[in-house]
Amino acid sequence: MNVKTRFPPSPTGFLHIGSLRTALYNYLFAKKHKGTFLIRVEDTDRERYVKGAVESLIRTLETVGMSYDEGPILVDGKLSEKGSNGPYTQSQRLPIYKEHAQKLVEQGSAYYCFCSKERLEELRNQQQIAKLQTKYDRCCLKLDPEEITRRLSAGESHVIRLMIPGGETTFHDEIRGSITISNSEIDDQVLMKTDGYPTYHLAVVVDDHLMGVTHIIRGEEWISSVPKHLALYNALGFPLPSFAHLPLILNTDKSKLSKRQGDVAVEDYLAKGYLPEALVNYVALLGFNPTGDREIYTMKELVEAFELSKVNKSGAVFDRTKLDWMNGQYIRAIDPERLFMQAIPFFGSAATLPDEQKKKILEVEKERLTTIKDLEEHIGMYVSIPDYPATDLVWKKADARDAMLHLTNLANLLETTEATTFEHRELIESTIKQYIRDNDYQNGNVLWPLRVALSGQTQSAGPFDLLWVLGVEEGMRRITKAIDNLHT
RNA sequence: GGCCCCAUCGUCUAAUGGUUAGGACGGCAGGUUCUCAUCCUGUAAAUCCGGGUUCGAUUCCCGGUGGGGUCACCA
Repeated sequence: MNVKTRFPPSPTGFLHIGSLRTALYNYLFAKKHKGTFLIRVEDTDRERYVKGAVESLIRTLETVGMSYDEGPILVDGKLSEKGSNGPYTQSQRLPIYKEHAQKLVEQGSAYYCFCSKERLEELRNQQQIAKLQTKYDRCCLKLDPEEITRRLSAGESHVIRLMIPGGETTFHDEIRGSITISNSEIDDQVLMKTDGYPTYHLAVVVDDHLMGVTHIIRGEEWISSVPKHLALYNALGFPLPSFAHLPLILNTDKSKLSKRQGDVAVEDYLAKGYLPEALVNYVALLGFNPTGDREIYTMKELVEAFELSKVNKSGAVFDRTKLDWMNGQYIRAIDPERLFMQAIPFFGSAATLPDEQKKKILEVEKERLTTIKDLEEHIGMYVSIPDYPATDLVWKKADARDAMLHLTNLANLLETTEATTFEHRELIESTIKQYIRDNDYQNGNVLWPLRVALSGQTQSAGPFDLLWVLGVEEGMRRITKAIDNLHT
C-alpha cells in the first residue's frame, strides 16, 4: 500500500504540544511504511491568521527533526513549496473549494442559506431554552430557485450548507474500532462562509482527496465530525481514507492540554532549554509504547517501532517531571558538539569565554542540568569568583588552620606540577590524589577547601573538574585569594 | 443536557482467560562521594464499582460510576 499522511496546522504562530504529537505520529506512520508525509497550511480562518506563522512553523518542524515530502518550505528565508499536489496553503485554493461546493449544490447535496448570524443566534437561544438540540432549522432549504437566484444576483450575503442525510453513520477507526453516530446529531454544516472561504470540513475533505492522503491521523476531538466528512466523501464520490483518532494530551487535572495551566507550545519548551530530541521522545511515548520497559528512543528507532495498533485509547497527562528526567538523560548522553550547539543561547554572562572553555563547562556541568537553561545558574562562578565567607573554606571535620595549611601546600604543589598535567582531568585528579595519599591526608581536608576556593560555593562541581575548566593560572589566583581570605 | 470516546500504581505505561500484575518518572530508605549532582541498590504504591460468561476473570459481555471530547460562518 502506498501510504500518505498529512499534518494540517492552522497558522497561529506556535506549535502546540498536542499538534507536535499528531504531526509526529503522522510522520512516524508514513516513514514506517515508506510512504509520504505532507504539510498543509489550514488558514481558512482569516481572523486567526498570524503573519509569519508559517515561517515559524517550518523552522520548528525543522528543529524537532521532522522532515516532510510535500508542503511549504523556506528558500533563502522566503516562502515556497515542494510537491506536485500544491498549492499547500488553503487560502490559495479558494477556486477549488468553490467549484466543489458548487457541484454539491447542483446535485442537491448542499444548499444556499441566507440566514443572518443574528437569526441563527436567536434560533440557538430558543432551542437552548426549550432544551432542544441546537441545530439549523433548514429554513433556507424551502426557498424556491427563483428567489435564490434573485438574492444571489442581488449580492446578498450567504453561505452554503451541507445537507446531512438521515440514518446513521458507522465508520472504522484504526485505534478505536467501529464507531456509530446517528446523523440526527449532526447539524447542516456550513461549507462555504460568507467571506468566500471554505470551512475546515469542506477544505479538509477536498484537499485530502486531491492530495492523495490515505490515512487521516488526528486528535480525538474530531471524532464527532467524522459523519460530516463521510457525508462529504459520499456526496463528492471520493473513496474513503483510513481514520485514526489519537487520544488527547491532558493537563494535570485531566482536561484537554491548554494554555493557562502552563506552557503548551513547543517553542516555549525549546526556549526553556529542553532538547528537541527529548521533547520528541517524551511526546512520542505519550499514548504509544513499543515495549513497556524502554524509554529512550531516537527518531529512527521510533519509526521502526511505530504501529497504530500500539497507540493507546485513553488520554495521557503531560507530566513535566518525567520530561525533566528525560531531558537530563539526553543532556548527559548526547554528542558534546550537538549539546554545545544547542547550548549557545544559554551561556549568558559566559558568552564571551572561548568556545573551548565553554565546551569544558558543559562537559562538567551537564551532570547537574535538567534543562540547558539551568546553565545560567551554574555559569557565573566560571566567569568570576563570587564573594564568599572565609568560613565556607573550612571542612566540617576540620578548622580554619587546617584549611590554610592545605591550601598553602596545594598552591605549592600546583606551582611545581607540569603545565601539561592541567590539560587532562584524569591527570589533575591523580596528581592531587597521589599527594593526599603520600601525606596520609583525608580527602575532605584537602578537597573541600580546594573546591570552595575554586568555586566560591559550598555546592559545586568537583575540584579536579574546576581546575580543568579554569586552568592553573586562574586556579592559583583563586587559591591565593582564598588564603588571603582566611587571613583576614 | 444530547451524542461520542475512555478507564492498570500519584503520572507515563507492560502483560495475560490462570503471573508474586512487570518497567519508567516521582516519593521514601540506603550506598558511592570533599559538597551538589550523576550513578547504583532496596522499598511503598494500581487492575473504578456491580452483575454475568467461565473451573478460573484485571482481561470477554452488560449495567453503573467517574473522567474527557463534541454540539460555531474556529480549526
